[in-house]
Amino acid sequence: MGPNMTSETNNQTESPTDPTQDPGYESQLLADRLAKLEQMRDELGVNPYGQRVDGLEPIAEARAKYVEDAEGDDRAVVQIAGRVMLHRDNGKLQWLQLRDMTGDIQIAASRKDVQTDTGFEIARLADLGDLLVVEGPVMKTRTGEITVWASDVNIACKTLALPPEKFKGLQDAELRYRRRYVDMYVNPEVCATLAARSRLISMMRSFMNERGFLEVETPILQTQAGGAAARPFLTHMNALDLDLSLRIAPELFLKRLLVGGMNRVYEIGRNFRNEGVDRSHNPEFTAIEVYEAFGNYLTMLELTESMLRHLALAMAPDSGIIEFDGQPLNYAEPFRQVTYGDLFEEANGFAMTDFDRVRQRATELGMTNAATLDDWLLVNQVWEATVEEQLIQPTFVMDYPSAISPLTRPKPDNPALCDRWELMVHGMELGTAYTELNDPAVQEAKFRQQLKGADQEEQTYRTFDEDFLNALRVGMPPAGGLGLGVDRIIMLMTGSRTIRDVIPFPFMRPET
RNA sequence: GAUCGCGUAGCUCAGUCGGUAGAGCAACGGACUUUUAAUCCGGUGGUCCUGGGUUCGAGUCCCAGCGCGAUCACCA
Repeated sequence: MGPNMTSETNNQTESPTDPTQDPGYESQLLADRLAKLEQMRDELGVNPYGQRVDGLEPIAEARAKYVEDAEGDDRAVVQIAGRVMLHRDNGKLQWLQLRDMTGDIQIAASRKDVQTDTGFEIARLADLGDLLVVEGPVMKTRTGEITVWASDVNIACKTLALPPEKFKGLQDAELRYRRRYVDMYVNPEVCATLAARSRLISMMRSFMNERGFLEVETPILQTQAGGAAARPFLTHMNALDLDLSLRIAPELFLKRLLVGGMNRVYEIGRNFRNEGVDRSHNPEFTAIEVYEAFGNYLTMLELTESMLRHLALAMAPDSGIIEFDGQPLNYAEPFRQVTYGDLFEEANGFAMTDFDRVRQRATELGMTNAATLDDWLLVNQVWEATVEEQLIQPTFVMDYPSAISPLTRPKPDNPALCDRWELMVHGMELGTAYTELNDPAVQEAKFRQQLKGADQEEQTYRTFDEDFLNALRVGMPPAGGLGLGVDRIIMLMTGSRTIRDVIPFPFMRPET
């Protein structure tokens, strides 16, 4: 096609990316593709945006249908659809490589062997990134490549975009996350990870359901966001002229369900926290919270360990060992259980209750608030600096200090500690579980204490949930409660080093 | 929010001491019926992130801003 045709095509186009509005190079490339699209319509009478196709099979299954040494009618005939990854125009013989989510396969379209009038021409005009439907027998070329020798080729959708570099693909991290739909087909491991996420979450649901837990959904729009210490996102309801928050945790509603008599509940859903973004934090993240009446933090421990082992054995059936960042993590062996205090002493050489030495150690570690901070908060700061990143294999850190666990029941024999654990894997906090507080008087005192300690800014998002206290006065059974970061579990199970890789559309600043 | 690094063609990347903007792939025209990142021939393609400054001259040096990444902080 010559320049005349190109300009004609331009004049017919009224899309927002109309090349006539911007005669740059990029729109020239777009114009070339639009011209090809019109050529399909005008010269071949083919709709470049396709139609319904029945009887398609995944490319991986089509490959599996290859029969060694089969000739002629003995060859399996398949019908597949996929995106064009490579195109080698050899004149009267067109070589294409098609990809779908299950894999790649080579296509050969020979002018002599394609049975339809338009099939060969469609193959000849194919651009990288087009979606094609191909039918034909599965055979092997003389170099041993499994190939569909096309009897028919149809266009399912013409691409107007320029595909990334065909060998190195899409590398730029920003572009990969902003144009995830390109990243997904160019880098097959992206789809594989997201598919694994889907399967893993499905397994978590089955696991919980089989244990007799009911899946529930509680409000995301809340008049006050409670259940965790975090800043919420604020929004507004016009109809009622009401300021609302997006939930930071479902905890207080799930406990209300315990009060009402649903003794085993869980929720898998999104929480929203108005905080920073890094490789293990997205502002909206998926968590699973579980409440079990007449359980405690130890029943939650057993449940958590069993569930993670179940998931790991699904990913690595032989060993239950999954590598993360170069280190094999073993989920098959019983997880280590060690107290918070023992870990502190192990790392620092003295007891965490020796507050003078804690303060001294904090100063050595260069903590600028070492002189003024509350004793237990300082203990926790030193703990996080000296212990946390050493916990590589799955480890339950038991018996947290009560002072840093505001919603937890203190241990009867040692009120400074409480029935709470945190699960650490590869230095990452995977979640926490409590023996839940069900004494309304103690809960009320803890709410007040939290408000008292909060500064001006924190005051605006710390909650005093009167209705929740009413619920506790009605009476909540003793219970174990659990919260786990689902995205982080998926990271560990799929070996993804950043949370963004396990979220289909991770948060990005808007493009300027 | 803080510090450091990065930002060059659609994509992947070079660009020396401050002296005319480069390659590969893609895209475009042509040849080819067993190719494997096909090959061969021909001709294209740039807001060097944005805005200032220094200079005879800035992709390059300086300042500010934007975006991304890493580390830290907050948090899970």
